[in-house]
Amino acid sequence: MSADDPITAWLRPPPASVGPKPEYSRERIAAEAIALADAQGLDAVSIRRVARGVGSGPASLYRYIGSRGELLELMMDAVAGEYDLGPLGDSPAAQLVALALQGRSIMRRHRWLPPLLLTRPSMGPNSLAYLERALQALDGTDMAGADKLQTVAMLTAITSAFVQNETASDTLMGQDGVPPERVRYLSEVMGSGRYPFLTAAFTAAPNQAGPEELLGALIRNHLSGAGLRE
Amino acid sequence: MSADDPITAWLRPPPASVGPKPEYSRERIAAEAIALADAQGLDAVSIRRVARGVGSGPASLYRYIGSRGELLELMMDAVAGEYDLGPLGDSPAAQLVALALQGRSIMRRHRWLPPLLLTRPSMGPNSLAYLERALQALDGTDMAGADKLQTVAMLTAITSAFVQNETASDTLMGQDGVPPERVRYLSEVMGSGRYPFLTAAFTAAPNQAGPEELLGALIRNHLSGAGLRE
DNA sequence: TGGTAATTGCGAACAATGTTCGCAATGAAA
DNA sequence: TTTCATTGCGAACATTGTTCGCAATTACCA
Repeated sequence: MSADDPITAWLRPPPASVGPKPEYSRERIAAEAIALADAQGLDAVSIRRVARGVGSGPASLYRYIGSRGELLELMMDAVAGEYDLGPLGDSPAAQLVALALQGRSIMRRHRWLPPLLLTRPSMGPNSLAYLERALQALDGTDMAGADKLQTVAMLTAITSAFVQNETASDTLMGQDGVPPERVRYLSEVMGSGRYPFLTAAFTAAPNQAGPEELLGALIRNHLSGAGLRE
Repeated sequence: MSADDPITAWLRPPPASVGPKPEYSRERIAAEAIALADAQGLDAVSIRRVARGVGSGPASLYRYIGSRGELLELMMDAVAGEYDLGPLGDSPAAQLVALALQGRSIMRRHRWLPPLLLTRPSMGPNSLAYLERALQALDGTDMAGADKLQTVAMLTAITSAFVQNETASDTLMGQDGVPPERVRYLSEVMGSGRYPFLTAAFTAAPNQAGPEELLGALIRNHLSGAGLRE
């Protein structure tokens, strides 16, 4: 019953044959929600605002979705369709790295995506296609089935967390030159002398490598530990 | 200004010297919020319910916290205090694995924690102590400062994601014997024949190793890729 | 052709949320 | 004793997700 469970969005009955033709569509609604989230963040995705965007009344949306959570599922799956799942490279590791890099740019296009991916499963058709493709990359390796699933899950988790850190430090310094309270707090913490290792780590030279190389190295590290090299 | 930013909770002015003595405390409020979340999930942590729990009016809480987001920060930092940061082992890797295993049991005690950790930074005193301890474990290695931070961040991200998967599959089959819609959907997907690799991975024998061994292996994998062995 | 029944769009309403405002009561400092 | 920052909080506001009931629509069937 609980309509906020993941998955319920993909179990809707086939389009009815009697009654008035639907004026809107799940695709249209999801697109509007995505546009809203891209521009103003996830919190801007309220039923009423989405409805205004598609030109309907708020209650009408519930003919297409069962709950707000279901709408978020639709959004996730829609952007999962932005993957290019064609040939990706030779070794399994190279293929998975390529997928992760694609994931990074999708997540940077849609900054609301990492928190969602880290928080709820995505099981729509596009997400399943991505998952299938990633598992295909692991075909032929001697990894056990359960480990493959684990590995792919960690792949997206690592990528999401990485992008989240990345965009967080992009925003660390406010867009105006004024340092926000976060910076004030951090320097107070580091000045206290109570956290020498933290202070040292923060004071050290920032990483030279670009973000793509960094993420690639992270993924390769993870995979090499699991027995995969390129 | 935005009072929902992380960190603002730790920049409050020192206790005033004039005026009536506070009847409540941030600790008391956080404890009540944690009890609520442990019992009924994060959504149960509403200002009004917490206030009822501590025996105050809803508006009174705003003398202690700036926003609901700040309350969540207090909760996160309070449970970060459950770490035992004493001697943990010899090699850096062994120490970090020990920390991750502690993290796992904390997260299992507080199922609302992983989504929060994956979503917002935690920078209170207890969280900083944990971070400092993890960085200390990496002292002496030839890892660059920025990489150390990255590594520790990934450590908690991996642990959180792992626990989230773990408790999700615990709950996969509903507590009653009736398979929920999720299961129906999954078998429909696998029966469709459109996802052979996915089906194979799911059909394969589940992992033999216990969750602690599994998480330990994940962490060791990650670290060994970064140049650390035990 | 006319009627039946399912389905759509949606105005109105409900319960719950986070948060702000203003005021009476408190109590340390002057 | 006066001052005044600070506390607790009732009341209110805006906004949220969601449900209900009804009129309009349209395919199917007698």
